[in-house]
Amino acid sequence: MPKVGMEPIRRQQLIKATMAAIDDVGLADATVMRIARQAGVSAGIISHYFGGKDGLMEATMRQILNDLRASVAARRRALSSRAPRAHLEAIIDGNFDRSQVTGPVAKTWLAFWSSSMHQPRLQRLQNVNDRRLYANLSHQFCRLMPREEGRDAARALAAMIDGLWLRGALTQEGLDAEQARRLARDYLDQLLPSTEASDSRPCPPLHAES
Amino acid sequence: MPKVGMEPIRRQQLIKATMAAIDDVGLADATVMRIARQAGVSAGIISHYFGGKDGLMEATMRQILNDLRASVAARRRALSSRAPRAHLEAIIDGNFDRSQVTGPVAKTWLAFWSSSMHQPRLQRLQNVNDRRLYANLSHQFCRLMPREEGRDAARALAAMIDGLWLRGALTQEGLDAEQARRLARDYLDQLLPSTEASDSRPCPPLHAES
DNA sequence: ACTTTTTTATTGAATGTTCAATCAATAAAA
DNA sequence: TTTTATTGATTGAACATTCAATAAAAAAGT
Repeated sequence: MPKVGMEPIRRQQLIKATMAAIDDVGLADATVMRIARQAGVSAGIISHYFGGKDGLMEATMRQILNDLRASVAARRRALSSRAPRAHLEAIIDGNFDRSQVTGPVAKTWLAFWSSSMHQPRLQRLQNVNDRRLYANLSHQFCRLMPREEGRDAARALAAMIDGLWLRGALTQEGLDAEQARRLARDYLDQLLPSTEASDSRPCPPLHAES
Repeated sequence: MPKVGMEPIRRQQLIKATMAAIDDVGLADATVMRIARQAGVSAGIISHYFGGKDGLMEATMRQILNDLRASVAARRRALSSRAPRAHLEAIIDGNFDRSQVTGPVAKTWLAFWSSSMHQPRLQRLQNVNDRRLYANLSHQFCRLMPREEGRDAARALAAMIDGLWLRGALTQEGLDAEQARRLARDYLDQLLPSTEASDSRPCPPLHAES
């Protein structure tokens, strides 16, 4: 079977199989043999392409976080408005994007969050992602309110987004993306001064940077 | 050394040691030998008192959830007001109680949350706790607003509380309980109709049950 | 008061299992 | 014929659990 150029195909297969295995039996029981069987290949291939189990886990987490980042970035790029509210809504929607919310991804995300507390390489990835979410939110909020108030708003909205993920990952039915998005948007409505229009028409840019 | 009545003492020692071990090296590397060494006893004693590692893990999770429940219940019992806002504040404060927020407890809580997705006995404990938090919040909110609105408020506040825990568990410095409580209370202020006094003086009982 | 017996608590080496990683062998494609 | 891709049996380490042995304390007997 060996054709040339299998590496990217196998890597993708194995990353996907890793998420499926973690979704099925949890990180603790996601052995290399189970992952390999899920992907339809032999166990040895994992060390060949990822240098070992750790490498595969890191690659899997990296993919989830990259997908999340891309999902948010795409929605922000598509905005016709520079209004802070529009950006904040794009960040919320990106975080509850379809591709991010399927059962396997949500459970894998939580499993990695938990184990990143004691694995330096995973912790680094997690921190980069956390700080980006907070920084993005904080920057937009601070355009609309005093700095300290904006930071608190960012902390609170970040907590709510992660909390909705967390609670969604626990339920068997998986996260209700529609409901989560609605709850986060309602919260945003409460946070923002009501002086701004909330529909989707392009708004004139604001420059209220404190 | 053997005196009579060691069982409750050893059980407590081992549960505490389990949290310390999970705090140190994570659930995956919290072996029975490490936990036993941390507690200053031998490995065999764990099977003797808990029937095995699983039994110890379940007992540890049960203790964390019981402490949390007791912390909320105590604050609600101490209330002189029957006002929904007072109860909601008590629930928030109880969730960010000192005893719940120390590093070992927060990390252990998250580790169990993650592994409860695939261990039926832990999942049961988790569900009981989740439903209680939601039911308590929902009941109080529904006294102040229409039913569907109250349920959404409960879902959102529950997500924020868990999200603040989640983010607090990740940081090395541990959860900033003061800040978390403040953010959750600010959110509560935004959710509640401003017709009600927000200070701590006893308020006349409300009967706005929808 | 003092010995003996019974009960309770604890140890730690031995056991068997599970797992990740390795690598020589194999086979398809180039 | 050489290169690239893959296999799967083997190896060694780590682990939870077990259990016979030990020892302190308590109880019973003298």
